[in-house]
Amino acid sequence: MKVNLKMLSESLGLSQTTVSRALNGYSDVSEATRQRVSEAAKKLGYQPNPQARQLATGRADAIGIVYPFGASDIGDIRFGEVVSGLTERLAEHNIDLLIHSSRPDVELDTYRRLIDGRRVDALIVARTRVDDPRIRFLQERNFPFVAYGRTNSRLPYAWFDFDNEGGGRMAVERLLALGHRRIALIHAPLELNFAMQRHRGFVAALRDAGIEPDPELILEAPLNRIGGYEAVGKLLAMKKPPTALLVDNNVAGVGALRALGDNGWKSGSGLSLIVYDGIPTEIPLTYRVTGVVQPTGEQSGRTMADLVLGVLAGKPVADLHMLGQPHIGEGDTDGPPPAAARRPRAKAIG
Amino acid sequence: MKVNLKMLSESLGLSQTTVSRALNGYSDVSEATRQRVSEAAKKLGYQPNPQARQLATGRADAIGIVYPFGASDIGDIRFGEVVSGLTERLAEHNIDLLIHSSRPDVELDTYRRLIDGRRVDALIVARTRVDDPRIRFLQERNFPFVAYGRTNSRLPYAWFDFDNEGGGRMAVERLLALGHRRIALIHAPLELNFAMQRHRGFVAALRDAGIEPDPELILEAPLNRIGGYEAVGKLLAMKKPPTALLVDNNVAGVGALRALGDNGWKSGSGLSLIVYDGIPTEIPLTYRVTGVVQPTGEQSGRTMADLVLGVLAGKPVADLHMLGQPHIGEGDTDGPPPAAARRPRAKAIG
DNA sequence: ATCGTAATCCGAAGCGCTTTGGATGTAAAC
DNA sequence: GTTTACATCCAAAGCGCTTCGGATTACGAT
Repeated sequence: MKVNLKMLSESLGLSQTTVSRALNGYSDVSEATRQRVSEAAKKLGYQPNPQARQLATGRADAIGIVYPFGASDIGDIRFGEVVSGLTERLAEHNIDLLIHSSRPDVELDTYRRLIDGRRVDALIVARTRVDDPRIRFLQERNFPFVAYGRTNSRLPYAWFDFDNEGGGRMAVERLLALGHRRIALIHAPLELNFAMQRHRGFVAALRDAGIEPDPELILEAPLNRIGGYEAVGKLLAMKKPPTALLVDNNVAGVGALRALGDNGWKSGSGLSLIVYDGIPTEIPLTYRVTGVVQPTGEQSGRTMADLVLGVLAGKPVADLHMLGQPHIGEGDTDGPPPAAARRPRAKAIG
Repeated sequence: MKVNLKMLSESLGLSQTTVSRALNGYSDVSEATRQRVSEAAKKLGYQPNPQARQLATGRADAIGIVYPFGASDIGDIRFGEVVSGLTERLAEHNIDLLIHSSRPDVELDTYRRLIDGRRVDALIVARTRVDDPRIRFLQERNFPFVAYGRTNSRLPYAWFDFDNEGGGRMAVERLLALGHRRIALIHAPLELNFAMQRHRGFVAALRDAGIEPDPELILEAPLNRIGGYEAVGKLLAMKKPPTALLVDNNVAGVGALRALGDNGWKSGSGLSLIVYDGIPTEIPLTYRVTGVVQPTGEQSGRTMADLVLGVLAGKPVADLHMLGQPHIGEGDTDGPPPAAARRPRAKAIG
């Protein structure tokens, strides 16, 4: 038989009010009583009924995340990790994580249902776009949220993002230092937040080095393997192909790798390759792909949880920002351009 | 201003009772009234307060899934897909999905909290083990759940699983048909449900063909890349190595692939390789690995949702079983043994 | 007319918690 | 001795919904 507040308070000879306040740490209950109460609660195995509490307080003690439906590209590998980090931190505050998935065309309906249905106290917006209707929607409704990735909104909001521009720069600077001058970029559609930023970093780094980016070497490719595969085909077919290539995401990166392989490319020779986000270490290659790597999903999840808690605590969203710093993940696929001396590279294991 | 039942009913000149019953499809309200009510509800944007409803009904309208904390192996790739399928189907029934992650050592505490806290109506137990304390725990408490993978429990319970034994057989039978006789198996620890079953299928298929399995060719390897890598090392070091190899999971499979590569192995020559679950197509190889493939995560998710709904509807759990059938995913890494004629194979693209 | 039945509708009592607005007692302050 | 100020505690009113147990009406059956 489930024990409730009433039973607990009767067994103690106290009022529900006092027991409730004792359990919730109010100051108008004596230390002695508090002790008695919490001992009795533990002994009887009292667990407050969350629905009742939520009804009374108006909170949901849950936050939601709507995940793009059927997104099955490689980015999802991180999803489980992010969820781990999120729930771990949120659980400490007794907050649940509700997951919904939704096809993009009914996404806003899903948001509406969650908000109007008061099922969650806040939302996490994943996979933001440069101009994101979800952000606008939530801002209009004045509903608390944290964006996983920035957008072009000028209104303040809480976000977690990676320094994509810095990452783009970083990759280019490394290639420049190796002696490359003809560096190509394969990027996802620029309406995607990360693609835009990485593109910006790429261009800026070149300009800073006094090199005007060659439009021919900057190719947009759909965010899938085929995209990367075909873009590499175009690059290799050029009269004067690039000596280095940055692919701005690992989905297209995988396709790019395959295209390179099909064209007899070997790691450490010819074209240098850097793939943003790297190719997951789970992938079996006898070499490692040089990449721009970011904090793990779990770290990101925990950070996002902190941001959400901040939003719920009513902190000004303009202050709730977090920027993850990427760094270069050493690999075997970059080196000096073919003309220059070839730097010997060890074969990777594991 | 949020509109509630009271406001809605007053605006209609009806009682809350009637409005509530109209909205919930009871038969003791006339069709005409039902119409009026639902129109008014839509017009006023009425959304029932889930917490209040849950308090009144005693349901939580949510099911939970506890995910092993920090599990970052390749199996997670499917996690997002399963969640997609689950939430899609559950949303049709207005049921939320709560996700928690938990370290294995406090796993049962997490379960306890979810159950005692009445936060969920049912649970999904992921990654079952052959002897799974979570299953026992839930059975003792008589709490509704669906297991994702069978265990050795003799009490009835609802489960979703793949025909791992059949899959194991399938792989072996294919290799036998190609002419192999010395077939090796690298398997995960047998306390894991799937490993046990696949192992059983492997052995059975050999015996059915009149071949007594050679214990030397059956290696247990930890469920990680290193495990696969090292196991292959052992096999190749044998005086008389096998001509074919089945790896029972793609995590070790990835390590195995790398070990083979490091030893100068090429797809389509020498040792034949089949990896259970296949190597994800995202992985960039210029060949495809032959695999035993299973239904997608989304399909699995939807199926599990149906099982959960069945459990919640009170159907006898002994009838709530679903067995997903695997099949061979054609690839380039298997062929006749070296002694026999080598079958030519096309190079894979994309 | 009276009764039985079916079709509709509703009052009121919860569900288990939080919180407002005191009540009570006690000790320090005047 | 009377105030004042705390420190503790509590009764009761919700929070917004569901549902039990009738009430009411209409109508063909008796």
